[in-house]
Amino acid sequence: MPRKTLDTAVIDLMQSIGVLLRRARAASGSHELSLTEAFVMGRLAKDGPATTADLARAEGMKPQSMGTTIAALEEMGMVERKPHPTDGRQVNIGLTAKGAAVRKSAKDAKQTWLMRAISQLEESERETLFKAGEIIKRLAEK
Amino acid sequence: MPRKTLDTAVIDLMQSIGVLLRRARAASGSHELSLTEAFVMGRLAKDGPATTADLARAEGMKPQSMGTTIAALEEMGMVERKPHPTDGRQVNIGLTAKGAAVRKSAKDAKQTWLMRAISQLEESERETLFKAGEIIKRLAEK
DNA sequence: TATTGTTATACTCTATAACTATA
DNA sequence: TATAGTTATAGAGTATAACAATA
Repeated sequence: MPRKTLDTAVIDLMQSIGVLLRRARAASGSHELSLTEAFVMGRLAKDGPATTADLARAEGMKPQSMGTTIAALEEMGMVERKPHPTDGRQVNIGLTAKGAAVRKSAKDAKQTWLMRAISQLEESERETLFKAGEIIKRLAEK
Repeated sequence: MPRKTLDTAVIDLMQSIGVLLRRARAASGSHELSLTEAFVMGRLAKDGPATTADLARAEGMKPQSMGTTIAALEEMGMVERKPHPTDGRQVNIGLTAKGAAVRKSAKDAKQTWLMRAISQLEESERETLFKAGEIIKRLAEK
């Protein structure tokens, strides 16, 4: 396959992703989690408590913006803040029981919408997306 | 590969994409095109003039939102509106000479940022992204 | 009655700037 | 002096609602 075609294809990929993200957002009602909120909860569930700065770095956001996200999740009762045992500046963010339950029950409409779409794919297509995810992750981290 | 792992992987993909989009946006200065604007110009360059409604449907947006995008591009001198020859309601959106030139010269910083990132990939990785693009496009169109 | 488009308004997400507190 | 966090403000992008014009 010629290189130029592939370059254009990746631009097309970004455009398709834009459409997909808009659809996913539209599918989630106002009472649901945003993509960033879902990410934060997923990370907390997987790796345990983290600081605002940690989460911001992981998601490529400014700490102030992540602070806003955390505040929204806290107001929903999904996460709680606990002071760091030794460093008085830091605050550990952790999932509440409710947050863990919501995370487990997969009530996130956005994930449900995605899961529904994904369930229609063939195994080989999922694997392609899996590989693409690793590539994009590497790109995003640079 | 187990199915559960792949499902999780696709969620990870979406998260990585979120980070990538934020980086791409941050890389483009305020004088540059947004992703949606770049998409619109790409489509106009490829398929010729289109109506606001056409473009909105293609991008999964509301016509009013696309109207705002078109207005921004028009103010930049990238596109121009021409009345439809027979249907008085419709307005054809087409690239101006300036718009076509900007499109050709690849001065879009976002594309440049992406191109720089993409250029570091191996050929097989580009091909994976190409395939993923087709899969995601299909998902987004459903 | 349905479709195209515009204008006005509001909401979501993230950024920048300025500040406090702790190391 | 550097790091963690908060609060206030602003901007981009898109949505909803209400409207006018045309089919």
